[in-house]
Amino acid sequence: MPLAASIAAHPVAFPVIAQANACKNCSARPQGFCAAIKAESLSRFSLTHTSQDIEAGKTFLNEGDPATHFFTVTEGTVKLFKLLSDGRRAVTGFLFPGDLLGFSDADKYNYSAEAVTPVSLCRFPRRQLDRMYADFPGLESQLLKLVTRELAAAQNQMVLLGRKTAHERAASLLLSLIRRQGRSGRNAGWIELPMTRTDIADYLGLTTETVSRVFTVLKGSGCIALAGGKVRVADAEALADLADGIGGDDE
Amino acid sequence: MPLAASIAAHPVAFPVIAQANACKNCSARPQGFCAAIKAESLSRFSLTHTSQDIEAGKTFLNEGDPATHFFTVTEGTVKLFKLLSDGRRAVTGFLFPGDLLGFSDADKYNYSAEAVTPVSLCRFPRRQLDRMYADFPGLESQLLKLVTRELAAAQNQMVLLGRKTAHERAASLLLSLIRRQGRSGRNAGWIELPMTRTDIADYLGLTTETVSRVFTVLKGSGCIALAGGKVRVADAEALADLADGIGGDDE
DNA sequence: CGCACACTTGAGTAATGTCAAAGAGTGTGG
DNA sequence: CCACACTCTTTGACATTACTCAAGTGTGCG
Repeated sequence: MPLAASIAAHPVAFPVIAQANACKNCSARPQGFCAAIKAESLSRFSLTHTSQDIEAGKTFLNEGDPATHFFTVTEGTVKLFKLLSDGRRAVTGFLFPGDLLGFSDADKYNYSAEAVTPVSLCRFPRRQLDRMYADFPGLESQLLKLVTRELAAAQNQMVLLGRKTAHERAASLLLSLIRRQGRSGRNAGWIELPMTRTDIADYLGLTTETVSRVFTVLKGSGCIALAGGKVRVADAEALADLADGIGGDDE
Repeated sequence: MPLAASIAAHPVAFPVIAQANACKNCSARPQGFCAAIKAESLSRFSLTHTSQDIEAGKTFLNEGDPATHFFTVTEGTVKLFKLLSDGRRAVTGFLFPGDLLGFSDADKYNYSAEAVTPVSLCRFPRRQLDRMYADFPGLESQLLKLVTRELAAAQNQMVLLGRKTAHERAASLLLSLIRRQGRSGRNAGWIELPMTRTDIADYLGLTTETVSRVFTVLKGSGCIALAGGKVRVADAEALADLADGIGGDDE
């Protein structure tokens, strides 16, 4: 349960205090860049940001807009995307709790971001970044680590998009989702697949029809099972063989 | 002229002094992460690394090897690539003087690197990184900036690979090369194209044949001229229209 | 209950890949 | 200096993967 959401739902007399407890109980903290913050600094750190809830389907960050803030995801799934002028879309990543978002070198955002599910975010003003580095030792290093890791993931995705077949792409995505949701420890085998076929297609450089057909084949060969918004990977071995070098993940 | 090369060619009595001057005269310094080093710290900074010359065609860094060092390119062109188990190759980037190379979050390199032309590098031991952060303020920030910029470039490349046509991909690459070599101020209009069609194909997610055909078309329509290892962009306007949202560059 | 919307499935097409061969550029040794 | 060998590039003919267009089938929500 996102603490941020409960705060938003129950305004309190002393919001600063409420915020001061927010980080301490945040389930996403161990993953993200907040992991760099020592326990005794947590309440102080809580004051550096505000939390924010986004409803599913809402685009809350637009490519090209001034990059005034950056975010961490504390709850839900986010997709990042870029558009070509004729409307073609590329999804550059799916984000889950703990992931960083909107951190840019330039003064504009490099991508747009949309909530796939209801999402909770922590929102940091970029202007305070230098001060945060000074106030919280290890924060800049953690940021560097996360961005470097993201870059490595992006390079894996380039291999996927440039050289893998449709089947390999799908297998890679599924394995990547397992690995990432697995570390958050969900119920056995079944993992969430909150994004639409269109989102997946835009992420894998395919069409929805092709994604659907590939999933049907994987289902038929017993590699995976699909039900509702979930997938179960029945034969991870076979899937890994298909994916070659494991998934094009992000983060 | 790479100073590193001249040092290698002329061993001196006091190599430390020779190194101490190396950075001061380095033409790549303004671009790369060495740009963070103040003039008065330069000779001290020179001692943190060694220089190294690589002959064309040599793979000097292998994906999966222990990431003991990282590098900056001071002269020449490098390609980064990743392989699938059956030999399919994806080139994830071309590097030029000033670019960073081999910086990894994990303890292994994320890609292989090969010298496209004769290359000169500066080689930094990764173990000293924390000490370097302490000794040279601003270095970590510069690193973060560069990696963030690379990530943005990687995301552009994902759009290219996932959603652009062969013609658009080629146009994007050419524009990106212009922009990057332009800032180094070469002779008017003509830019170096040191990589082979195969390298380009592996970078654009195409085959050599397709790259060749696309170049022929672009030549025929008057957009570009090809001669020897060089290209001249005659109609940057038309090329930019084709590329949509400008190039899938790195860095 | 019925309208959206997402997903699946089918039939035909198009962009790009594959296979093959010829042309162009470059370096080597006679 | 030329002939040969090698690699890179271009071009052609054909094959194939994935896309496009088009129904049709769920599935959730008002």
